[in-house]
Amino acid sequence: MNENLWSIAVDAPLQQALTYKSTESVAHRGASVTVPLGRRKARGVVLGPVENHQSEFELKFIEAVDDERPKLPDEFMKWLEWLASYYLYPVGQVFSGAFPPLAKHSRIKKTRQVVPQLPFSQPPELTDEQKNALNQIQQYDGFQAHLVHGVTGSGKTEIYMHAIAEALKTGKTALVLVPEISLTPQLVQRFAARFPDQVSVIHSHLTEREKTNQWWNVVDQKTPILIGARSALFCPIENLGIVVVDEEHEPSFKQDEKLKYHARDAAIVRAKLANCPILLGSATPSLESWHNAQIGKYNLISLKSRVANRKLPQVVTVDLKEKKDQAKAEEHEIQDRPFWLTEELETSLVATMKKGEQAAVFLNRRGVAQMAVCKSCGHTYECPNCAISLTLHGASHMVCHYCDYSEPLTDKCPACESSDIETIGLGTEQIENDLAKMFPFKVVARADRDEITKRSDLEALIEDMEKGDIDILVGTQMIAKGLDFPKLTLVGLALADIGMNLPDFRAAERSFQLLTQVAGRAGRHQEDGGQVVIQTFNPEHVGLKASITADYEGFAKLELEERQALNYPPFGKLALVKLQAKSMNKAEKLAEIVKRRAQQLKDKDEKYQSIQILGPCPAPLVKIRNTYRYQMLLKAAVDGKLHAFCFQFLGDPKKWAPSGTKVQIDIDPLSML
DNA sequence: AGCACGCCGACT
DNA sequence: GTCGGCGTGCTC
Repeated sequence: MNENLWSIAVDAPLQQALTYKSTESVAHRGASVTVPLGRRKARGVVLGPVENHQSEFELKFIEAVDDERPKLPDEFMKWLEWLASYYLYPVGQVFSGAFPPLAKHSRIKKTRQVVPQLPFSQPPELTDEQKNALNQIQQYDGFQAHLVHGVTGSGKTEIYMHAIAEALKTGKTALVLVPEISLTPQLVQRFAARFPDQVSVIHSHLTEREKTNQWWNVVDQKTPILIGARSALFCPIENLGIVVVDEEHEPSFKQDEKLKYHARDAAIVRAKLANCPILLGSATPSLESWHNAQIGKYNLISLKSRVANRKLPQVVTVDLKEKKDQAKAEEHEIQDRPFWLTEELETSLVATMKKGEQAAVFLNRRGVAQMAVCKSCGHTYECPNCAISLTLHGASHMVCHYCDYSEPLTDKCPACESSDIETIGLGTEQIENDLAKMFPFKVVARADRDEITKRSDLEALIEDMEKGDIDILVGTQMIAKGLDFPKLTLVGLALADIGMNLPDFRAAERSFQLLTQVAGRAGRHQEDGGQVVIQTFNPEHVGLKASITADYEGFAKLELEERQALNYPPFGKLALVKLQAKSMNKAEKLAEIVKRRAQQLKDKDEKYQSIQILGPCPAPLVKIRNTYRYQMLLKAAVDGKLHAFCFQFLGDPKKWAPSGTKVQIDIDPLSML
């Protein structure tokens, strides 16, 4: 009897692949199989043959080879294997992400059209800059990353489409990644009209059936182009000829749960394995990508001019500190203006409304008020599950923004029964209410996570804005991304400070990107450009100042110097060890164990000398959903063996972490909060 | 992730 | 008595 042994990535949270026997020679690398696991069956993918296996386990037989699932291409499997080892995530669970949620439908049923069928639309004449960009891309052979740096409206999408057309000409396929929020029908339509019947789309708002059908469209090679959010990377598209990552700086490309991968970084590895070019596009590149372009690792393509000579908006900052002092000095008694609104923004709003144009006011915080406080005893309304104050929504609805717990805001303080309860802080809901009162004959709409939950909500809002049915749009930053409204001429930022001073080394970069993006919304199609009014307590903030003068390079230079001095990315590598337990006590104990393990490994091995172990200390939000969180940050130079250290230090947490605790690792964390 | 085992509370 | 809640442990 000829028994072969196979290494199989089984869909279970196991650090390693498992070994199974097979008598027949039907098993092969890339094949999907069903195997017995414990007292049940599990699915898995064959990684390859095992030469000599020794363990205490009695090996079991592969139960069946699953012919329904296509054999995964070798190059794609290498990418999945890289993901599992780089992000230290169970290999079987990485592999299970490479398949659609449902079985393939043999009978074709009528479903909603995911990609519209449109007649071919002729591409516009390219500008010299665009032609030059395409020439540059074509000068390289095989893998090469290109950073396409261009302001909004500089015609990046046109470059993508031409580069894709070139790849298609040679019989290759294309993968386009965009942030979920900018994957709007408009964007899909643009591609569908340029490449009729050649586009599939995958994103998280499709139904399971739609996702499955789109996945098979790609795998069966019915369409050579796949556009999608980060999860589209997991579609085993073959014969890849080009990868595009639009808005490459977007933090949403990093998945912050389960497999904590960065879609941009993973896409670069995908392109490398496919030996094809990758275009990274942004008006405000991440400092990582910018640095890579500076040191010549990426080819930098700069687009300086705006298409059709669209002008940059005129930007005004209003110093709220001065305003506050002034108000005090003059002892303003009654103001009919809401407390958050300055004279400058009010004047602009009135003028814009008079002209019949559209305005938008952004604030990066939902709700009516940030918190409620009893003025007599100081009692605050806190979430019982999370160590955080509740936010007021509507007239009396107190909500937790982390776990959605809610309770009514009572007339009397629950602690001292005083009725002197004050609400503090500002949210989008308050702005909406105030503006609706100020402009009773105008339509004020709000766009934040409370209002926009479904994809259809966003689409309806976009349509209303385009038709001009909305006069003033109030929203959080979700609406500032990737949207383009022709009649929007005024953008106000109620309080630019939120986020500027977060205890995160990327705070300045984030602020710069957000402010640039928000400002870019105004007057994109107007002859005379639009107007932007930024209200802030911090007019000197580097990110803010640089965004006003649109000085990306100046900002990047300053910020990179700072990063280098502190050994932060892109000059250093980071890994965040996340610890969880159901009581503070257990979390503290776990933190001690973890600290000791890390320290011991560092002391033991010379090559880990330069690794810095910071913490562990309680996470900025210690308690969320009734779990207590600690974290430990590991920092090293780029070649400081951080990855090997993490792998060794972590081992199999199940073997050493006390029961009832959880240890996770986030390689290249984007947020420390 | 599943799925079983096992140890406690509340119920026909 | 035993039904079922979910904490704990294991899977080639």
